[in-house]
Amino acid sequence: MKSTGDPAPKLRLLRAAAALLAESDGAPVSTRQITEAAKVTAPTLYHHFGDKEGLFDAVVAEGFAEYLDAERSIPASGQPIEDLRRHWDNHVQFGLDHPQLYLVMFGNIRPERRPSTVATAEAFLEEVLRRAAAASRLVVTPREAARSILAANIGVTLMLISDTAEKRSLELSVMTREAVLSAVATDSEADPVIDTEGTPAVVVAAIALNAALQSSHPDQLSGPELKLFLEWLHRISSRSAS
Amino acid sequence: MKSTGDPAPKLRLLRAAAALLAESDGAPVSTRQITEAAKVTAPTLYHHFGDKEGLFDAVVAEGFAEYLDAERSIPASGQPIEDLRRHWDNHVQFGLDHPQLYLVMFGNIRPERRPSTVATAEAFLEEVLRRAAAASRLVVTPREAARSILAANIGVTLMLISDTAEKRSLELSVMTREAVLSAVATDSEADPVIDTEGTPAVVVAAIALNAALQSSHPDQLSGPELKLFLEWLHRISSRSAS
DNA sequence: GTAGCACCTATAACGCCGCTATATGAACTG
DNA sequence: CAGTTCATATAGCGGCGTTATAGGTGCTAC
Repeated sequence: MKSTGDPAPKLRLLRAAAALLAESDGAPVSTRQITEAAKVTAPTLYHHFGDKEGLFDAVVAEGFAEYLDAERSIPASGQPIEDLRRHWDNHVQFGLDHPQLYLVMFGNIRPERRPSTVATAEAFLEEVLRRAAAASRLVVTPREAARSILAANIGVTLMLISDTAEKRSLELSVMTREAVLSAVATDSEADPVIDTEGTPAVVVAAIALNAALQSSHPDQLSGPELKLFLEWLHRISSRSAS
Repeated sequence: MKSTGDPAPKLRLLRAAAALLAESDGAPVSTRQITEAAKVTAPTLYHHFGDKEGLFDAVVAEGFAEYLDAERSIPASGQPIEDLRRHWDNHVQFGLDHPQLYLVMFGNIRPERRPSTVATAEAFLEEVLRRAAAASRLVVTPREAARSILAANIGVTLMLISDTAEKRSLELSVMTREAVLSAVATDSEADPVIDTEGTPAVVVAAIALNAALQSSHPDQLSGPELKLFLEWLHRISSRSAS
């Protein structure tokens, strides 16, 4: 416990490992690369982390803390389903932001050395769903719902990561998200209470379009697209805050 | 091309690799283990397969042929949605029967050395969906539907594999399956095609909303969502065909 | 002081890995 | 039988994760 004396080596190892992992495009990262980048010799690594996997576990733990922070920064908005959407999107976004880290966290599924991250993410999601179960109506137990959502969420994220950047489209994510969510919870009961008083032009136009769409479905949008479009339209129309 | 003379070495390598991979519980399998089990020295392996990855590709190809055979043995029953269910279940079953092989085939996602299996599975599923699109009504393009279904299918299978055998429950699979399928295709007969009414109202409203959005961006939609929303809005506004 | 004692880091090496330069045999072809 | 081609083996390279051993460094006890 020296207050002054820890400029780095353990921390340098962590940083170096994280950086090399992020850069290396899926290629394995060797301990020698790491120790060299951290300007440290091999035993230092094993003294502090015991193992190569121990080091990577620490890296993952850091990334996972960031992930959970982002998750926790999504507050309960009063609309649980909407919260679930944001959590889903946050999950996907994290995967696309840190693909290599994500693959270590969620892609490397070995029964023996099970990363606790999956279980933790599952538990966290379950918690969100428990709130959803209280507020809105949940069709299954939070546990089952969490597993289903997380499985689909991971599957989608892995597929998006494996796509090249230009081919990548979030439509896959949005579509699958809506599919799973709508099956797990009753989407929304509340029809919009519309007061056209001091509402912005955007809201008015959105409501008008929504009304027009009731009588005529455009064929430019596919079913799920239309469904989602209508929902977004609904979201814009029912702006309650501020 | 000798008709008689191939009792084994190449084939023994394949069998040995497959066996060792299936037995080794996720632990890496070395070329030395394989060549020793096949009673062959190292260069033989590289002569026939070029690479360790080449050998495993061959193993995967064998497993994938088995997988595709099972897939193809599922005939068109006349009920396309029911067919899709069977394909989903077959996918999951294959993953649980050959977990290690499955992890190599679908879990190891590297952008560089992309396993062709995923693409092939996707294409195959797309073909099934194209039939579904003809018979029943599909609500999205077969391509999009295939990607969504496959992503969820892989995610579920990976999660089931990572579960211990006793904790494993197919409820997760069935639940997620129904969620994705019901969102992608109308289960029974479809809702009537509504193209009748006067469309201009929609177009006008869409243009108005688009204009309103230029000056004021709603905060109910996240960045990617808004982008997609605007694109769809544009699609609706510029209806020119038919 | 200095002796003892944790702690942290470095030197050097072990055994395993994927892989290959080179050589040898075996089988066809002329 | 000479020539060519294919298939296998000997022996070894460089890189990997890891560690036995030893050397500093700073703290506390006398």
